[in-house]
Amino acid sequence: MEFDDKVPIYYQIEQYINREIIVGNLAPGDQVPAVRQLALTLTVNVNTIQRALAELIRDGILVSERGKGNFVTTDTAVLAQMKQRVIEDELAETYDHLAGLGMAPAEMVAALEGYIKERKEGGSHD
Amino acid sequence: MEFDDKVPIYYQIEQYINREIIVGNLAPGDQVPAVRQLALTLTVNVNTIQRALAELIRDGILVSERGKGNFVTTDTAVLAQMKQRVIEDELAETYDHLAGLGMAPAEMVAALEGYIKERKEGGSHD
DNA sequence: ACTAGTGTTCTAGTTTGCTATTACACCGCT
DNA sequence: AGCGGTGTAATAGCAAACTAGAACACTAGT
Repeated sequence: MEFDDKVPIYYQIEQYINREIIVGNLAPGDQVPAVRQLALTLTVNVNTIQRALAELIRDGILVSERGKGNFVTTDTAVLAQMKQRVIEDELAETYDHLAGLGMAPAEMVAALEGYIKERKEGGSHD
Repeated sequence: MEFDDKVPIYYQIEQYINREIIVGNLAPGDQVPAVRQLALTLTVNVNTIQRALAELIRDGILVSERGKGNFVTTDTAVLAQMKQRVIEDELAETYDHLAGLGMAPAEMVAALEGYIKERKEGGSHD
């Protein structure tokens, strides 16, 4: 996995797990890959995995069972809330950044539409 | 100024200066506040300011004149390019994050519109 | 010359994120 | 009891980001 070296890896892993849950690659009750396995596939240290999971466990997204593994909570309310929070945070960040650039809300939407269009046509985006 | 402790301060200052230029608070040829002054107003060390400015100077956004100050370049082409890059980077980041959440382009636009609407009505957003 | 304002550089020290490695604790199966 | 899977914890070491503080270099005005 590729990491942005401007933000802590443990934080990016948190978001990664959240995404896997939201997209459905990890369903409620599913076991998360073992910490040592995650460390291998993400090519980071076990401690870093642990740190990321610790936050998710604290938030109730994951449930840890010693000797067995880490599992996605079956509390769908918590998961739904997480999903909403993740999306809203993303939109809020975009909004704030663009507003900081002096853009009006309508312009933001137009800019995003334009970007999507460009991206479809040009295709020359990384 | 408030900083996100998840990303390096010097990087956030870079973006801050870029924003000041884009919005027009800093016009081409304008002198940027003195490094010691910036350090005070942003409550950060001079070295950190220096590091942020160094990158902007390297990119040609700012021009440094020893003994006089740092100035916004008068090369409007460079500034225009910077503005475009900043905006595009922002949109690209949003796009990638939302795509990673399984969202289709049309949904992204809808989500942003929805967020803006919520924000206008509710008003209870930090 | 002096002074005040500016950018520049350097050293030392702290904190944080990450790695490597080891050890420990628990579960389930045989 | 033993073994192999799992999570958990602790130590030590490294590098990056930031701070504090001092010193240096240049410019402009007196």
